[in-house]
Amino acid sequence: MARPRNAESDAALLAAAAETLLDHGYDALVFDDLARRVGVAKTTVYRRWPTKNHLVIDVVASGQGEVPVPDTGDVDDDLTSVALGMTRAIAAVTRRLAAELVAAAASDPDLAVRVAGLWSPHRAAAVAVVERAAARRRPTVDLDAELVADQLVGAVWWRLLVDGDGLDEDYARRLVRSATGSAR
Amino acid sequence: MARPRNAESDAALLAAAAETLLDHGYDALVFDDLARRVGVAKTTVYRRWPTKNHLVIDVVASGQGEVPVPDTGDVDDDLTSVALGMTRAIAAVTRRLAAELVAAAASDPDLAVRVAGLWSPHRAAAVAVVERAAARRRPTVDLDAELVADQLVGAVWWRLLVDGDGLDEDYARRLVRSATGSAR
Amino acid sequence: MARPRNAESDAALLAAAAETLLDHGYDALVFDDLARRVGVAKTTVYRRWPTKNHLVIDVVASGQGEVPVPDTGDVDDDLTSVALGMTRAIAAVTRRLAAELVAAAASDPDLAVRVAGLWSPHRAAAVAVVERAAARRRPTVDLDAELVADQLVGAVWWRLLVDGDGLDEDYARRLVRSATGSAR
Amino acid sequence: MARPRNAESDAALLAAAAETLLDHGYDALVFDDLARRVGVAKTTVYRRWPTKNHLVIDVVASGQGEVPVPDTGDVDDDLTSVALGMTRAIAAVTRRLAAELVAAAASDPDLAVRVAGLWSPHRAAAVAVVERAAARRRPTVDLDAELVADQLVGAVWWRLLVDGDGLDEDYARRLVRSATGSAR
DNA sequence: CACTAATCGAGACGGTACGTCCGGTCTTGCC
DNA sequence: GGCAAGACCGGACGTACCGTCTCGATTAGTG
Repeated sequence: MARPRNAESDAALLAAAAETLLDHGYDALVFDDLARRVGVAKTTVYRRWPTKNHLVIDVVASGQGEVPVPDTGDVDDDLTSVALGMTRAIAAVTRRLAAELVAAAASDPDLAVRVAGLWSPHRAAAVAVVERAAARRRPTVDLDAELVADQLVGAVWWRLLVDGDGLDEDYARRLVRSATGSAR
Repeated sequence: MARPRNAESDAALLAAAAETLLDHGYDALVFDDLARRVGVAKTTVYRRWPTKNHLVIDVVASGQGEVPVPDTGDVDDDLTSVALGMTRAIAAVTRRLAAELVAAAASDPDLAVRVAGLWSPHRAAAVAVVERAAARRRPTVDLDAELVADQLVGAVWWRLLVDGDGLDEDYARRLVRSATGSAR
Repeated sequence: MARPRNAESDAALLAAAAETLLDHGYDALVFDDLARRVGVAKTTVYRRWPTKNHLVIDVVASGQGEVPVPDTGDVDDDLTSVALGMTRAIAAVTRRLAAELVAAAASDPDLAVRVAGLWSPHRAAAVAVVERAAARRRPTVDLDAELVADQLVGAVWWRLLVDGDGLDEDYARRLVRSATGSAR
Repeated sequence: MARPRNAESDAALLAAAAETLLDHGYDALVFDDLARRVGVAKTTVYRRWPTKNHLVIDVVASGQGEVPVPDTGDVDDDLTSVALGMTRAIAAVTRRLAAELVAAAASDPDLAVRVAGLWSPHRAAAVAVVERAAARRRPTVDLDAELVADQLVGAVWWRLLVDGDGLDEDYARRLVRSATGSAR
């Protein structure tokens, strides 16, 4: 009955927003500029995303693929994969942006849910890996999957965002060995 | 040789900023208001802190005490203390503010240093605890202190800021046990 | 096609500006106050007049009526009218403001045009009076209208703004007699 | 008894102020910059000139020589000299600055006196020329010196500052002839 | 030779206007 | 109803100037 929204605008806006966001950060994304650059009215943007944060989330989410649950048969290898996957995911989004999202989430419950949905899959993958291992080997390995997952993703997050130290494959592997107790 | 800055203004501004910041959050802190409330010219505020973030950091830093390195003789107890201490430190500053600081740090190297100085002491305490234990018991426990510390503070940070789940004493204890391998 | 500017705001702003300007002078006209008084956002004011001077010019121009070309049949009487009319026009705008406009014009060609348009009509009236007289009486009076006009308006301007001495009807009359040579 | 002021500072400040003033105008003259450029404390400047306007006046005055009263024996020639001298005096100071001074004078009586002292000598010279002529030729020429002077300097001022048209020797001569009635 | 009083450099300070920037809402007229 | 265009509100931001002030360090001349 009514005129449908222009789907091309959606795509173009997302693309343009992504570019600005990743290259120049949260503050550099300005609805007014965005609209002008895409050749669209500001109202058209606001009709789709009621708030800057909503747009940002969409951008970020659309850039994140599924988080796979690796299964090589070796728990340590799988967890290392998860850690490195998360590292890549953050890198894809920029250290700055990842932090900005968490900050924004802290004052907007609506956003919090969506931001959590962005990073929790990585933790979920870690949990899945550990639980699957536990399920396979009858003799329980006695690892609390939730705790191990927290330690893993927490350490990754910390090094990337709080400390600022990087995180390479070697560190990831050692981290996993320490967390699972394989080292002992 | 020149007229010295008014130290009272420093204190009054910091105090007023702290109050606003913790009670009403980052956005509520407005230089203009702050100056008026303290009875000082806006320029006087800008002379001390070129940016809101600089002021916020100062406020936060001045509100953080030393991070103690507990020593009960029991590594797990000590690490649990560290975790809970960090939790309190973040709470004292507000979840939102802690996240905002990390975000701001991501785009300002100058700030990054100061923000790191805010949280790294907790990690350092964890490292110290583990290393001390290793030094005492000759039969090496074979724990990589750095890794354990990362897992610990990382998990705390994650639960408080990324996940948004809380963190109580019970969780902290279980986390430590998992990280040090005491569970096994 | 887009939302039109609110014409009422234009009028209200001009009126309020005029009041402030004439009662309290150039410096007292502050965009922020003006906006607040009219109940309009500051941006709305800046959208209309990019600069204080632009606004002032508009105010002044809107307060200046047509400059009539008097025609009593007597050249001296007519010129005296022109001189007194100009005096009133300056008084209506304040000595200070008139001078400030000329000063501002000296560094902004855009403004210069508009300021010139404010005062030149008086000179034009003088020119018209003299030329009309010349056209009527065949026996040429041999007065250069342009020169006479310059002398007239120049003298008026000088006494009002540079010297600061006033200018009454008697002086105006004597001035005209001297300029037209009626005295001789 | 007390330490005397440094005379070199006076000179250096005046020179530097003059340069800025003539090249970039009234607003470009900033005490803070001036002091830094000359290598002097701001207080040193304020000790000499309590206000920006006071300094400006000094600069302008120091750049103006005596206004001579020409005496070639021919009134018209002499008056033309006066007009051209005034033109040069204004040019030496910049059209903008001359206007700005008059504007500033309009809101500061103290300044008004000094600004008047800047330009009135030209008018005085014109008066002197005419009166001297009247005194010489017994058969009174019947010119009101004051009026003639007003017409002359007024016209010059008008063309230079209000109209913006220039003023060359030819115009000056014609102006004088018209004002003295020599044309008739 | 000490004392006194003004000068000087440096820069903090109060006060205030400026013009800009953004987020988000609203209005108008066309499709 | 979607859309382009852009006006509008509200409010923070950081900068700029003016003129005053407070330090501590120099200078003269005076007693």
